[in-house]
Amino acid sequence: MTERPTLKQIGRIAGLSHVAVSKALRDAPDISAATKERVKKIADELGYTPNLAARNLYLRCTSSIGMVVPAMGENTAYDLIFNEVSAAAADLGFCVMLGSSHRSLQLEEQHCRMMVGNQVGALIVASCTSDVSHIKTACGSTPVIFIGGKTDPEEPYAILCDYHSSGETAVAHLASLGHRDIALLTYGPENRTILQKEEGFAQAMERRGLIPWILRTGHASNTVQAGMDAVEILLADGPLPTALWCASDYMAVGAMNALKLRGLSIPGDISVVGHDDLYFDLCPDIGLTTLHTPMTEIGKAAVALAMDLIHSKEQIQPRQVFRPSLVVRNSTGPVREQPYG
Amino acid sequence: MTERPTLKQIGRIAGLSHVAVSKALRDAPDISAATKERVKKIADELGYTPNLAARNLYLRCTSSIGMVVPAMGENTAYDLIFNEVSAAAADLGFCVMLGSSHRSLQLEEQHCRMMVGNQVGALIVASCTSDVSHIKTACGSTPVIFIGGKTDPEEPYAILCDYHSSGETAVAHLASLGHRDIALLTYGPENRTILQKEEGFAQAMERRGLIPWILRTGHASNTVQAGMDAVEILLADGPLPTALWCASDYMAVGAMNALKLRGLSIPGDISVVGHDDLYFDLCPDIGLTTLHTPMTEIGKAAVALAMDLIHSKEQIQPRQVFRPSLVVRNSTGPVREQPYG
DNA sequence: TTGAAAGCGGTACCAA
DNA sequence: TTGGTACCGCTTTCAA
Repeated sequence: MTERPTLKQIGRIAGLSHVAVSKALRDAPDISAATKERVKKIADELGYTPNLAARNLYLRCTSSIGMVVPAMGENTAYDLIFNEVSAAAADLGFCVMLGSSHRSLQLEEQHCRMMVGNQVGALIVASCTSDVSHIKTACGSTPVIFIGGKTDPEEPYAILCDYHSSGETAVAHLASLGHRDIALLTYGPENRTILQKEEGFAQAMERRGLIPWILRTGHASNTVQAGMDAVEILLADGPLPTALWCASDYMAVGAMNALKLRGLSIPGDISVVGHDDLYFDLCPDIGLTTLHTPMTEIGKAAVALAMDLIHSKEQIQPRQVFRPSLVVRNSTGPVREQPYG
Repeated sequence: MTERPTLKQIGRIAGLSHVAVSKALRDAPDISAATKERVKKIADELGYTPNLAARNLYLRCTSSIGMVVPAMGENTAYDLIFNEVSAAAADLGFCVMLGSSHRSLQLEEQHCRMMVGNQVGALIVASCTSDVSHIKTACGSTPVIFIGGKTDPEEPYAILCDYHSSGETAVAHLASLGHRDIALLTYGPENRTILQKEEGFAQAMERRGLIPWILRTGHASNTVQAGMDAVEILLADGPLPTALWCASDYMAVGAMNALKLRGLSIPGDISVVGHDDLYFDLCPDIGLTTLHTPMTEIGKAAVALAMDLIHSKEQIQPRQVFRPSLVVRNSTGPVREQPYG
């Protein structure tokens, strides 16, 4: 590492002790204005920055938090959450250490260990599994806030999303447009997020006396292809529903692609609702009606909770749950009189 | 911050000095095997992790690097680069501090300052401007490696991408398919990346005796909409070219959308080449032929350079330039005999 | 108004 | 084989 100026060096130049310099730079009341000015000028010229590692060591505090995610980008939305986390943390003078686990338990654990070693005050972790015992071991007494779809809602600290409510919201919107034949397209294998959506959907349908229609593709992940395949299966199976709710925007884009290739118009022939509100800018000619996941709020809440834990506040809200909200665009409309079949 | 076990605490339990404990945990040759085992067991039970801040302070070394980008996601591709940086750094036992500047010079500078204060050994910065004096001031003697489209190629340390070569590659591919009327669709305002693509394109065309045809939309950024608008302008202007090279995959997707809405087929009626190779999975029914930007290599190279700088190697390769490579998919084909008009 | 001493958690050096 | 001492850069306390 390259050498950086220290208090002692400034003191040597100013003819003062490093203590006096420290005080001067922090505007202590017991240093003369003249000295302060002189010291600050020298510090400026040398480009002095305090060594926070040393300060934190003495003060037994920290100025960084950690965040570990399966991957940035790649349809995960953690990039968007991170942007918020970064902003909120910077606002409080905190740096964020970030690690991509590449969906490996070992890397996940290694990142946690390294960050704890590097004195992060708290960790925000989106694990790639539900069993997070390896993470807890790695973090020891450093508090961990869990986010992401695999999170056990019973975790002591967690920022969650209520995908159960998404089902009710989506069905309510479509039902208000007169739809009764509504299918939910999801992907597998099952996980907490998908199950919540399916359950919320089924309950919302049944509450209205409608028959829940759920099609889960074998696709392991959230892709456009999964949406296209789901529609192909639907078409092969018989009469189409009049509306689709897709478990993700990616699937919705794929479903719309497939429907349009068959000459169906959206929302004229069939309505489509997505989930996440991530990528609607990719289909500006469509304008996907979708459920907006509040990434901004999630990021902010995670940082706020981290700060409460770091400062060991008395009143801590250890878990927070956000609900996706409906964003109506142009992919949903009134039910067509004569359904396709 | 919560309390974490220290060498001294372990020593108290083991009836040893903290010095002996330190040695035992690091397998020093002058500690008896029995003592080592005993100490390690206690450390394990307490969940001891060394305080790297303290170690680094004494050893005058570091175990983290910094990275500052305009934003994660949002079509920037920095998410993909970060994934590589994270992996390469973790491999060497380094943490990565990441900051989103949200395209603000002030935040950019603040992140650099905070990271330098937190003792990162080097910084990888994708600035949102070409004038990076504020960053250099903030970083002082900490080395900065610049990446991203705004980077001045004369920067002492930089990982660059040769977009000039992209023009030659794109034109060579299209010319080999018989295309002579080729238009480049770019967006503005002009920046180094765009200028390089335009220049490379123009030279490649002229070298083949073809007339360069460049359409730069007023759009400020890289969006699907920019591609759609560009095609509209083209259509309004008169006969279409037989092939399009788009400055980004997003624009290419937009251009293809607009062309298909007009009933044109790709590549039957018109060939389209993109740039970046980011999002082709969004159009699985098309398969965009594009120029692959080697994000993986860029991330790895940036970390490698950071390490060389941290360890002040004698032999340093201060600048590295990568060339995008052609990925042929299904959006390009032989020129159509009778061009549209 | 200034500075000497102590200590944060760790490691190197040298004496016991 | 073990531990005392000093020191990394910083801040707090207390004495000058």
